[in-house]
Amino acid sequence: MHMPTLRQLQFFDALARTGSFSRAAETCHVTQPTLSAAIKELEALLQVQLVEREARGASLTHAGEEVAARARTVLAETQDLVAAAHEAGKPLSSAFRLGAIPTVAPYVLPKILPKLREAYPDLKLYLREDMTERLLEGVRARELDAALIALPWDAPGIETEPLAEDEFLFIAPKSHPLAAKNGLDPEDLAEADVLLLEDGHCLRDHALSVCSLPTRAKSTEVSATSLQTLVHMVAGGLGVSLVPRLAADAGVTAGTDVSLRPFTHPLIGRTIGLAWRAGSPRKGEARLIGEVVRESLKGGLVPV
Amino acid sequence: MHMPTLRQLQFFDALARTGSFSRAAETCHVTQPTLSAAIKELEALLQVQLVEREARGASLTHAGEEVAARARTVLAETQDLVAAAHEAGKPLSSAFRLGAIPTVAPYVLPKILPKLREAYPDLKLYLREDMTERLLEGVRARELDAALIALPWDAPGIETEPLAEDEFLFIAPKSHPLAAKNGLDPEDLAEADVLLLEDGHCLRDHALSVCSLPTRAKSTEVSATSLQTLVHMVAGGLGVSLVPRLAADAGVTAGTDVSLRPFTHPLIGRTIGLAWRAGSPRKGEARLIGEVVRESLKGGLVPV
DNA sequence: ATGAGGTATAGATTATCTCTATGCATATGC
DNA sequence: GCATATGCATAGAGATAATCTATACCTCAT
Repeated sequence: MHMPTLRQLQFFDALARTGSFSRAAETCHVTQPTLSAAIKELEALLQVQLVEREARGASLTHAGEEVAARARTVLAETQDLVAAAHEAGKPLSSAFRLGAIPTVAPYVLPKILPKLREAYPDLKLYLREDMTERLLEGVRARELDAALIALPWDAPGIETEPLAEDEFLFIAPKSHPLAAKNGLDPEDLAEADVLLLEDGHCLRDHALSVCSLPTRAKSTEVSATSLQTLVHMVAGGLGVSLVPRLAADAGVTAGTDVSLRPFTHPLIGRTIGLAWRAGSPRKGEARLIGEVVRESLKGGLVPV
Repeated sequence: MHMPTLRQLQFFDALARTGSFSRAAETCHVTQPTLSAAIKELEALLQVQLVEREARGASLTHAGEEVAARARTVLAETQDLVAAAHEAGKPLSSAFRLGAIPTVAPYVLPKILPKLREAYPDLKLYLREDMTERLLEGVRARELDAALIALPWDAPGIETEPLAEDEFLFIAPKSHPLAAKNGLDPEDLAEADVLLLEDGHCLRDHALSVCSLPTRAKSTEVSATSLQTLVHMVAGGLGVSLVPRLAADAGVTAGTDVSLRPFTHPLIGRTIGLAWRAGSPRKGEARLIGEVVRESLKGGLVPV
């Protein structure tokens, strides 16, 4: 059976995206006649007209749309093949794009980067800090190879692996009544002024669920943009809050005069985990990175 | 990003299947050095060793297995792309492989073939008669583009469309008591000697469910290999049976001296439908064929 | 040892891909 | 209304890469 060339499909994909022979040729780094000829040949091979040549550029026919969509998946899967081969050959020896949520990134990345550098000297790690939803969008869109997030997080087409339990600690001004109370319980928070992170941070939702309150009930007026800010606000006497042990151990309260105390029991907190696209060719490499993270967090956090 | 060639993937797929450079070269209709060079280049591109060159042929490395699997899906989807383009351009203008179950094929195909020939003169229709399960296996394996079966039939990865309701008629020797009974009801069959088709025919299961009896309870000693045989057995006085209207209208009882009567109510029967692989590029063409079948059956059967 | 089966290498040939240069059609500006 | 700009097609030359034949090399079996 006669088959098109991947090159032809690449050209046609570019043509479909740009809607112009010349611009498509540019993005493919070939001249316009080259691309024109290739498309013509593709049409001859498929025995269908794929594009309408118009005065100003080109538009796809119905068949063209169909072929363009299929071409995209073929190209994507070929890239996956290359990535998978590379992973199988020598894992973590090229570019890897890792995302992390803001309440994890500053406290985990400094720990793992040296270890990764040592274990995988050829690894070029690109980092992106963003909130869970946007990270997972990136993962799905193949812009990220994996993401450090808080589990559980249900998302179709995403696979996850838990790495460590991250306990929530209570934080309050030294003068606050709860700072001295014996046997600290989550229910004690019901009465207090609980400060939260901005909307979109999953830690905000976790904190709210700990307080057993609806999402918008608490302190909507003030919310912090980062854990560091949150600590400063607590230190300034604006209220109390929760801080994950991960951040506390990393010294997020250093230099401030706040009381930091664990809850008695049960252990309340979140699960730090790694997420990747289901069927990703770099799943194995993601797990390797997860292993390094797990190892790095072993000191303070409870591994899973 | 650098990509392999589809040709290279084809070569590698052949190598993976045959386990030999020379035999792979043969199946690809190139010489062995050509294929060897292509594989070498592919390995260089992916920066992984894909095959272990052994004294007697070659075996895949772990990376090779991974790449081979992915190469197969890429190649399959590229073929789908070609088929889809072809369908979009001029539907039913090349080879189409249609399956049909034995209790449908002889009565439907003669009706639709002339119509198809007229409507789609370029169509080259390849036919295969087999039982449902094997047909659907073929559909899944891309050996068949569609299959005429009796619905409902649950199968993962298969999509179906109902075409017509095919009522069951009662058939008995003229002398049989039930041949003259007023108001024929399925329950009347409980007392009778019901003849069935061989195991594997879905019509056998349908008939049994009409009789409201467990699969093996009835006449296990004798079973017919075809509807024609079944009719002859009934004519010979071996028992009674059910015949779909489709076959009756086509004259399956012609030349035999049997009584053929409808049941009073409710209408009992089966649904004739078309099945194709989910995501098949030829889904549209399958539907076109389904339309012809529906049209052809309009006379006697109840269209859906 | 020697031959058979199977893969790698070398060099020549051929096919193809890509480029530059140019022509043609259609819309835009003066 | 004519000139001009934009965008695609075509032609021919040159560079590249694919494929072939011929042959060397290796391993196993007899």
